[in-house]
Amino acid sequence: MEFQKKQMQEAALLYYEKKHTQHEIAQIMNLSRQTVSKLLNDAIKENIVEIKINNPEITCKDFEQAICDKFNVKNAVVCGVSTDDESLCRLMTVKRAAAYIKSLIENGNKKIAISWGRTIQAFINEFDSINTPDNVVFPLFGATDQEQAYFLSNELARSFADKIGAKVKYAWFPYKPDNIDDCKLFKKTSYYKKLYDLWNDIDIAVVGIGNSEIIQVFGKIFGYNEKCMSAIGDISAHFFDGNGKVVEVYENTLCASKDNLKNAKQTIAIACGENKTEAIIGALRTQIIDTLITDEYTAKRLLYNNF
Amino acid sequence: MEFQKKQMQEAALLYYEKKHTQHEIAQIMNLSRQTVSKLLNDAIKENIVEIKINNPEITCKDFEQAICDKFNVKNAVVCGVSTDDESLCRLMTVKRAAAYIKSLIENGNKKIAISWGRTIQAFINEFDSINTPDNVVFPLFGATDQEQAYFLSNELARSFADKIGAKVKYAWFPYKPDNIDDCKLFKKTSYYKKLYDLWNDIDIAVVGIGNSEIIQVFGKIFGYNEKCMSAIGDISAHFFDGNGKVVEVYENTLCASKDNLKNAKQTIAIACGENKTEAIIGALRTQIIDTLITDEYTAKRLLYNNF
DNA sequence: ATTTGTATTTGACAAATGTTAAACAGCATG
DNA sequence: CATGCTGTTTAACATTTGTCAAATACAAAT
Repeated sequence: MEFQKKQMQEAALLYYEKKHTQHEIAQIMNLSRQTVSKLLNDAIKENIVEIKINNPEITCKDFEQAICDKFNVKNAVVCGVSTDDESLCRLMTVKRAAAYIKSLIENGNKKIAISWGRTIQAFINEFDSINTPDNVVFPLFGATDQEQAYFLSNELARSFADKIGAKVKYAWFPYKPDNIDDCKLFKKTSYYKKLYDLWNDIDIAVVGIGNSEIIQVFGKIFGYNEKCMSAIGDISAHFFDGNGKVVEVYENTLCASKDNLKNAKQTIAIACGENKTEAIIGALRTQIIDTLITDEYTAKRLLYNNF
Repeated sequence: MEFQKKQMQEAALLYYEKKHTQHEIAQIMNLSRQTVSKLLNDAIKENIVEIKINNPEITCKDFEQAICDKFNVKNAVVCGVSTDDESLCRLMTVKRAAAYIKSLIENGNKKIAISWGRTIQAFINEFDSINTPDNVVFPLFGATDQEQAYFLSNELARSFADKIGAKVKYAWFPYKPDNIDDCKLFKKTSYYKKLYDLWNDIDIAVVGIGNSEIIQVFGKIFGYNEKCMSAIGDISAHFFDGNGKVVEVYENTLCASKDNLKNAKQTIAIACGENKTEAIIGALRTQIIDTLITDEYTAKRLLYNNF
């Protein structure tokens, strides 16, 4: 073990610093080339070699200002990207979001609410670990029967809490109980009350913005009704139409209300992508969000497409 | 420029973090593969990507103790190496020496004397830059007509001073003036006096150990005499025989005396390699050195070969 | 001494990366 | 509008690195 680490370090030194080829290193160290290759890989796994990428944070200040003005939103973070590839834009955006939110919570005693979705999942995934035992993380709604990891609110809250070394409070109740009676019973549990109290006192809510696909997903599980027709997107299971009017599609749900979100000290939405444009505009019009984090191509669409 | 950095960062992210191939990145970013390759190289040059190698310092404590005991020397640093390749041993040794000496001088107000030789040059080369404006660096002897960079004492002192962000005091006089009169004249100059004072008050002297080859080098320049016969090595131009008895081969030289070195608060020798074994043993026997930095293979030879 | 399991080397091949030269595009300048 | 300048792409090729399977070496256990 000790000896192996010595070898990894030496190989890494000769490879990365002295720019020798693996073949040369094999000769120097009297090993086969394949072993050198393995040592170099292991050196990274063992953290003997660390490859760090410095994020020059490239921000489009003019777009940020324009978004704040056009949509009457407090803050906007528009992340510069060199090309409009969707996956790359998403990656850069969630990384920027991670950096932004890290700065908000890193010496904090904050109550942090997490919604769901692929963007939020990616955001958590890209968050660099920190240790802030005084923060608390919790989901914004009860559980659903979705199998995709990015819809499991408790799991997302847990994984974010894990990243920031914080406590987590789970929502041990369903988003939508089968009937009103069950709903009332759940509301009497201490589990619900704990979350209810937290929802009424959120410091930072981190939410994604769903587009019309979400309505299909919800419809399949909880049924369709006429209100679904007008909805074009959601923020944390609160649906809205193109004008930003909130239409509560379902009743008797166990989740943070739209007022909980409005009353949160800061509600941050992370969203980007062509197919989110309309939904993001609707979401901004609801005035639930006070900070939007997106990429420059999405920003351009928000500003110059007509809806 | 700004845009290029954005590209470098993105390419680096996709390459090092997301493990995409350069070909895939080219497709994502809509560039040719060659451009991606260039971006990745530039990212390293521009310090957007930093590759750091953590030195797990592997030390052979038992050898260190044995060397202290056998040669009556205060400190020994024996650097573990996985194989006995000479160039690798030298590299690891000078790196360890750099780390050791860094810790001695980094918040210091120290007068640091530097000798010459390939080992010292490599040591300086591997030293990670720091900024310690209160340190002073100076050579241990006047200039010679050698053309090799590693024999230019002033240049070595300058480059080390540069690495540590310290002041440098040059020796603007020859190691061995052509005749006694010149020698006396040089001794009267303020340049000499400045160095003379420094030599009498050295905090840390960093020296190499020369083997018999050095006697040839000196002989060719300054002539041979019967004293050369007994010399088997040198410390900073002070020759010694196999028993560690100092034999001053040349007179009227302008350099720190052996007593200057003995009176230094700490005299550190860096030396390793098969062909240095005998010289190192002689050097230790002179009792001029109080710290020896070497590798485990050399240490083994010092301890178990008979001379 | 034999067996067994693990790790390394060898050799062959596939994939990725580096390198070069020629062709081409974009752009400022005269 | 032509002219050079700069940087990129294309295409071909060399080098380096990754990967796999079989052979070998070696150590621990029986």
